[in-house]
Amino acid sequence: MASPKVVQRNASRTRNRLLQAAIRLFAARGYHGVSVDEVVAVARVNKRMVYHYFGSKQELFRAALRQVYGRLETVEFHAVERGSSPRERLTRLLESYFEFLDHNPEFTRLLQWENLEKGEHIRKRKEAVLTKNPFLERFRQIVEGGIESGEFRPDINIPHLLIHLIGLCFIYHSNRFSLSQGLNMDLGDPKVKAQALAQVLQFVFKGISSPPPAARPALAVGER
Amino acid sequence: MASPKVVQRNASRTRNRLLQAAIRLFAARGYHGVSVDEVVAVARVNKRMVYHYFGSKQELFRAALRQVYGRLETVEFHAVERGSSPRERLTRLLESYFEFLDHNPEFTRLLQWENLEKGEHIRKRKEAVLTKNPFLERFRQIVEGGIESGEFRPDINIPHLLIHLIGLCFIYHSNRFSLSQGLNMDLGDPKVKAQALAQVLQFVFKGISSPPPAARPALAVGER
Amino acid sequence: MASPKVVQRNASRTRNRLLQAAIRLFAARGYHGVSVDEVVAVARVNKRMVYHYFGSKQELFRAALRQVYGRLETVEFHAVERGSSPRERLTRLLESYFEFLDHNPEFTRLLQWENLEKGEHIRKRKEAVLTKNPFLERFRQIVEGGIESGEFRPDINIPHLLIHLIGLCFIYHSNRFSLSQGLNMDLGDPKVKAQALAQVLQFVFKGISSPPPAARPALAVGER
Amino acid sequence: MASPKVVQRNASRTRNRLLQAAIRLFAARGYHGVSVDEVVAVARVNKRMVYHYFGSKQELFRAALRQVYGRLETVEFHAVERGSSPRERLTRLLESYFEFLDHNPEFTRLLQWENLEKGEHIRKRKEAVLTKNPFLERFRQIVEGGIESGEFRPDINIPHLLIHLIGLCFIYHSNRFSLSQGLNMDLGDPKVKAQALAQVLQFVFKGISSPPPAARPALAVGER
DNA sequence: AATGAATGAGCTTTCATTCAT
DNA sequence: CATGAATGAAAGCTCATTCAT
Repeated sequence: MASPKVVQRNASRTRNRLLQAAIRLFAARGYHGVSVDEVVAVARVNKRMVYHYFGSKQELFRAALRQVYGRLETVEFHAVERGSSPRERLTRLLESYFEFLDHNPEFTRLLQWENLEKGEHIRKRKEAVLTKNPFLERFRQIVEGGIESGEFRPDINIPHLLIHLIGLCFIYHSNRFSLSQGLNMDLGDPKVKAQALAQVLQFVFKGISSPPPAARPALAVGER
Repeated sequence: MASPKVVQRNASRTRNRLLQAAIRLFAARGYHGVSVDEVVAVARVNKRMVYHYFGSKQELFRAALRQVYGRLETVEFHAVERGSSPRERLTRLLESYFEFLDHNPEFTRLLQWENLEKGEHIRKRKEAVLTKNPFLERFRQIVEGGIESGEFRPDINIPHLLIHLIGLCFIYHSNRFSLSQGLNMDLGDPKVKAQALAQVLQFVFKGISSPPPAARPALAVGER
Repeated sequence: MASPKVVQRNASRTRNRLLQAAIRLFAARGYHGVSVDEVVAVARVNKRMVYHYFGSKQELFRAALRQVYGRLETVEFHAVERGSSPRERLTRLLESYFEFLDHNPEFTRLLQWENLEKGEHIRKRKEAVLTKNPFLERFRQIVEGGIESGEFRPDINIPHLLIHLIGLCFIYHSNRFSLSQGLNMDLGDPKVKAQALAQVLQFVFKGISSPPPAARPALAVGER
Repeated sequence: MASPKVVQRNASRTRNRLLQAAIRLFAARGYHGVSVDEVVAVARVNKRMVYHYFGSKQELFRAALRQVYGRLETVEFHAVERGSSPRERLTRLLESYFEFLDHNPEFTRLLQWENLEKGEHIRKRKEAVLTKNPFLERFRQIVEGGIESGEFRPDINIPHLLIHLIGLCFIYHSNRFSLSQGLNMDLGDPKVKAQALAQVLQFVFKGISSPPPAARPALAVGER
């Protein structure tokens, strides 16, 4: 017996198939590298449906972007909050982010396409994707907590630190191809990945931890 | 009667106009975002010339890539070599790299397009762009020198460190748009740029400098 | 439970909305210039309803044509019949026609689209729109009456005269755009319209009135 | 041996084939009734050439319009000028116009399509087609000459008279279909055409001739 | 009676490339 | 060396119509 749900399910299934195909293809080859015909071929849906549900190729792209960006918000932060110290919490936050990037290559790639096209697809709708970034707030809280507790250096420039962290995590995923080739390493290898994360964490905490009280003078910051 | 020189000059001028137009456009919009018609319109050259000089759109793209990548090799490293200590030399190397990225957005962008397209355009010709990267060798020498002299920590993983440095510098230029928007900062502002570089340097040297002798025992050296 | 009346009323309201939208749009842009989507958008009705009520776009067009052509029959001719002389009656008939064209641009336009498309939409159904033209019969009667009474010239070729009259009235409305532009006059201006009608009447009666028997300077122009 | 003309000839032949096909088809079915595919099929030319030579379908339409409108200017007026009296000259002018319309149905039809589409295609380029109308000036001269010589009534409103004449001639050609059907006449028959022209002339001169001074019954119409 | 989903053919236009000179 | 004409394939999108409910 056909419940009204069936209708809706069919409708949204078509829409969903299109969206998933779009995410896959746009992430792989960018906006200009994908044709609507390819999207509907992958989605196995009539071409007309793109215009029925999304209005245009551009809007389909934006919908794909939104969907993927939205995934950031679904990340579980319980582990982060359960950390017993700022250092531990920051470690878990970075682990979460690194892992998120690793498990969501579509996010990384779409974000890059979007950056290269200077936000052409997003800007129009003023959808501040990153301002809603849940990492941002948590990050700020953790770092400020660490500074208050004396665990982190008090002269940390928080926005720049955030950029550093993003850069340290992002570069592994965004430039994987040229780095692997240029350095003769396989950045896709899980062992290398684990090592990379460990290196990042070590590097970061050396950079932000307060110096040991006793021997501080040698560390003298700010010279030249 | 035109001397052969003139002809040659005209010929290479046509070729050059095409190349410059290609660099500009491909950097701005990527391979698929640019049509041959646009290139010849900007170069104000007959379309046939693309095929005469380069054979195909792909080859034109590769030529653009090569030309821009080659710019890395033209960077002057005298300043780097004249540094009186590993730390100073590394500082100057990073400054050079950061400045290079800043002055050559076309390099940054083409490298990203290339990464996103997974080296499709480069791979075929096995042109290992980054292996020729002059930074790489110099970097290794400097860091190894610093370790030997005891200035840098001996447990540094050199390839990962290099990735960190690249990430720290690259992220400012590659994700300028989304970071500016997400953090409400203007990363294009020269002051912010200078601050960014200073932060990166400070951050790096905290991460790689040897700990002060007093508190050293805990860190047990000796590997490598 | 809705009473049948309500249903019917809603039903015919939907049909009517479609018809009005179709008249408006087809008159404005012709059969090929209008899409079914546009019609249903203007009518704010589900697209399926076009096929429910009319069967096809063609039939919708024909229905629009019929509805608008039918307006000719609703014109009031009392004034015409009460005219006390053939000349007066013909004057009133032309006034009615001129005014009808002026108040029913959709009629004028649809008739023209139809003529240009060579009756493609009408021919199939052998709907002789103009043979039912109520003007035609009345016109014939009036002119024949005038000839019998000696008021009008006996050598009038009635069909050609009718064509003349139609041409004189029609051209103002059908070629308003190009005439206005070419003659630098605004044929939409009410004053110009009134003048036009007066000129037409004057012109017509000079053409069809019987010549003065010997010296009938009384032919005096301009009497009402 | 290949003269440079050959190249040009081939080029302009393609362009010309497109233009002729466009005139034929657009005149027959209007802008929206014709597809680019049809035009190139008739012209037996590659579709791309439309965009090479004209840029768009709209521009092709405009080019067709211009070409056909331009034909008015090629009409020979020697006969008109050789007329020995205003009446004779006006007769010949009307004959020329009537014949022109008859021999250039494409002109008549394109003018109508253009009027129906409210000059959408022409307005943008401010091409005052009708202001260059060579009939307009000649007409004015002839009528003014006739008024001066006392042959024509002095109270003639020249622009309105021109509209009348255009209407009288135009209606035969523009509404041929609906008139033929409504009046049960074949307006395409050469005999009917000749009769129509004669009727128009007779009608016009009755309308504009000066009345007999006192007793000029001779002017009397009597023909028949 | 009314709806929104779905369709395949066709629309105007652009693509990278080659031909003829 | 350089040009403009020419091409077939494919691009993004719209068409009138039908299906399933």
